[in-house]
Amino acid sequence: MSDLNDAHPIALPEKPALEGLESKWDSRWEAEGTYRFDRTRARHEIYSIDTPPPTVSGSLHVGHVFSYTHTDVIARFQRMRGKVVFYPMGWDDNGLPTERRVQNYYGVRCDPSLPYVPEFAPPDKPERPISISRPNFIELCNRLTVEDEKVFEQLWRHLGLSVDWSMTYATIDRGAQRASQTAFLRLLQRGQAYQLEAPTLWDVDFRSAVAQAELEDRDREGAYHRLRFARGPSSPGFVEIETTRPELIPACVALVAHPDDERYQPLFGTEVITPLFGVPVPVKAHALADPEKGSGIAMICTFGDLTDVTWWRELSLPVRAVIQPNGAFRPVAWGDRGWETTDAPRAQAAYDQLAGLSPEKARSRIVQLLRESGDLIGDPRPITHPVKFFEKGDRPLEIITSRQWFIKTTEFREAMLERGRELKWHPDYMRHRLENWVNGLSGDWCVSRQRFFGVPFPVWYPVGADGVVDYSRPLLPDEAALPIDPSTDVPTGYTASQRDVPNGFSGDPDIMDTWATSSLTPQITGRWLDDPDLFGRVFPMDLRPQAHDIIRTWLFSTVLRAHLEHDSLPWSNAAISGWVLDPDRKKMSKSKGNVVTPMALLEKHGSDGVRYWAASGRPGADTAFEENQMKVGRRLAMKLLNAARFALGATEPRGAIVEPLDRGMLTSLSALVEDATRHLDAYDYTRALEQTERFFWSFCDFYLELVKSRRYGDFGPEGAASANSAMLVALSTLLRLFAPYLPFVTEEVWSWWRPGSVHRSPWPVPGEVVAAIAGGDRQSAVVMEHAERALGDVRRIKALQKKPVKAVIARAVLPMALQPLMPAARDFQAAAHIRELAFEDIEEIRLDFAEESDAA
RNA sequence: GGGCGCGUGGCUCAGCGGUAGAGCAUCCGCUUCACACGCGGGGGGUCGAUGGUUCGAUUCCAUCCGCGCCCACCA
Repeated sequence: MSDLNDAHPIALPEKPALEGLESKWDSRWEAEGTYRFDRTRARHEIYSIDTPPPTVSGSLHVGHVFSYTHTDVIARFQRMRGKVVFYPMGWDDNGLPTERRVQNYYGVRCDPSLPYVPEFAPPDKPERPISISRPNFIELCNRLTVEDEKVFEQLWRHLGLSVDWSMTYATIDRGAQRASQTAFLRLLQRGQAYQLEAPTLWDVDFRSAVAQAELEDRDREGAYHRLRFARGPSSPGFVEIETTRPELIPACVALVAHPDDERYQPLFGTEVITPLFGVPVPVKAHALADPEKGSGIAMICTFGDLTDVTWWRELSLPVRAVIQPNGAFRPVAWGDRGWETTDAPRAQAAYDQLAGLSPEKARSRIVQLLRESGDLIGDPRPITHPVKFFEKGDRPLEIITSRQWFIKTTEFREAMLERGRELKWHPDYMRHRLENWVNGLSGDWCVSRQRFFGVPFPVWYPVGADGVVDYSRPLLPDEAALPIDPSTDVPTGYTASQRDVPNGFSGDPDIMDTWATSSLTPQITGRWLDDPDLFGRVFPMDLRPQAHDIIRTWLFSTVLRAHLEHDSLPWSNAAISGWVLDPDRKKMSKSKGNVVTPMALLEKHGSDGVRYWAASGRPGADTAFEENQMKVGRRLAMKLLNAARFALGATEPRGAIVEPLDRGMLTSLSALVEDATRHLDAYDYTRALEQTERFFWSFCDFYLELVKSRRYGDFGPEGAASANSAMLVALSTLLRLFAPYLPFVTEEVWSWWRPGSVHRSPWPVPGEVVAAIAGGDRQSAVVMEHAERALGDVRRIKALQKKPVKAVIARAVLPMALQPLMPAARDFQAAAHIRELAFEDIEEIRLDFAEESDAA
């Protein structure tokens, strides 16, 4: 491997320092192409990484630095093991956050119905937002994100990510759009994507459908309202139900109770009358109704929650929708030409007070009406209950019937579970998150969004002579034409003038869910369609690094897409990183105002120091933000500089490694190499670092101190030669073991005496470390162990007696148990400043101090 | 309600069947020829609780308590 007997010039700095190493080495690495990917290599020589693209419209925070460092450690390790590492960087600029930022920054709004304007330039300061076409809007998004991406790249470089910066991608770029649209068309051809008009979870502020994966529950104040429904004419009296959403009474289509509930069995098959609106609705039986909840009988509305949707579907009930896409109650006409009721004027009068209101306002209004009519029994009972929200939204989700695109998921449940078992998880227990999610899937994946900045669906529809759009016969482009934007491009056989007119065509107005694109990152980075040769060399990839909170979204959807498109896993390993927790054990996030600027941290502690802290967070473990750990990392880096300066201060003479301490040190170093390699292979970078670090400190505190005197030539040239030769092997090995964690300081030291980059040198193997001592020397390892223990004992006694470290001991008597150190007695006596050494059958060490302290 | 993870010295964390470890903090000492961005040393814990298995448990099993996260059809 590295031949340390080469004559090489050694250039030691007078006073080594960490300052400035980041920019020095970043530019050197860039100039020398240190991390350049070599695409001529075969698949088995390549280690490919499906890098998560950070959202560029936000800012990088400590959590990014943390998890990206983990990936970089793995990447550097694999590179040194001889793999060509495919390590691109992506930017997630697709989606809502960018859309909002561009709207504010340029003062524009997107209107997909407008035609593209070439050479469009946004006005300097528009008085009001101007409307522009979707392609123009996307151009502006691209323009702005380019600026954001520069800032990101600068930070990543400063942190020392060994990314090949000639390979970057963006989730809205042409390649991403082409991959997304092509994959979508193929899903469609295979019958794995479909379009459906159905009740869908809907955010009333974004005015878009959202997917199950984007939901979160939030606890909200609410109240149970006990209401009475009049029984039909045949059996006078009332039925009482409880609801948290009384405003949906006009949307009520039935009552439901459990089939075994004897209280309500007599009512099944009969009709009751809704309060205020006088609508006769049937009483139904369904097993989902819980006799324990409320009064045991519930009202079914279209639609108050997902259970309503189930009941509505399974009981074949009609639709009475009252909430519009913007969340307001829509106008409804009761009576002869409108909705069914027994009392049209009364129903209309009641409803008129709700029309146009938000659900929240409608609720308080209807409670008043119910009180007045006497249909509210008692006072509402306040409760706190979980309510579904879009994770980025501010108001509770509604369920709106609309036409949406879906990708089939539920019929692949078993396949997904099997893929989850096939995937190697780090840590393994994260697999449960995926299983949990897959088992809880309640419907197919809704992938269409009624937004603008995203990948459009590559679909048009014919418009009939009557002007009605025929969704059942979509017009599809050729794959070769992709990507297209149906809001400006024209389907084959039509002209632009036929857009949205009878006998013409109409473009699908929607864009894809951001995860519908992100789920193809392996295909996008591997240039699936544009460069099949490259794709074959990197896919399926080796590693997906990501955080645990997006297992249900990013990880799940990527596995699904690869399964459907390639019948394989997208990667063989998933390394799940935890979060960075602030001192209050909460996730660090911008909204909590506790985020520290990453660049400031890197400058304060040095990138190596910060990386050291990051690497102390085990895979999957949430980790405390600890500046102390960064200081420790920085200290370690300093120690490396100084230890190296010592080792390289005098490298001659050199020769056979014959001294027991030198042989013992190398023997345990080779064991360390074996352990560290095993742990890194298993993605346990933390343990590998811990062990390397422990060895290194002991190496400095004991080994270097013990051999110092001999190394300076006090016992002749052979002894010095043995020490020098051993130290060079140790330094070379330790630098390489630390290189994935502390890329800057290790490269700096490497440059003092070795050619090339430490990051391109081969990872050490146990055999090379002990090559010069015939494969290891256990006996000498025992000698070293006893010498270290004895030196520790002497130090303790000196410290307790408050003697200087250099205090000379005229005679030392050691317990017989330490006698195995004898082969290294010379080194030991020199390090401990002992003139005469003896062993007796005693428990405690005995020291007779000499008068002078500097006679050594 | 289900699942997962975690509870070890003041703090951050290792250990995981054989009478407790590290770093930081704290205290004491040292201008030692690689390093004062340093070196050496001391003190400090009945390993969340209770049972069980075992010759022996912080380590295995069960139950419970606390913290966190994920998931759930939440009228």
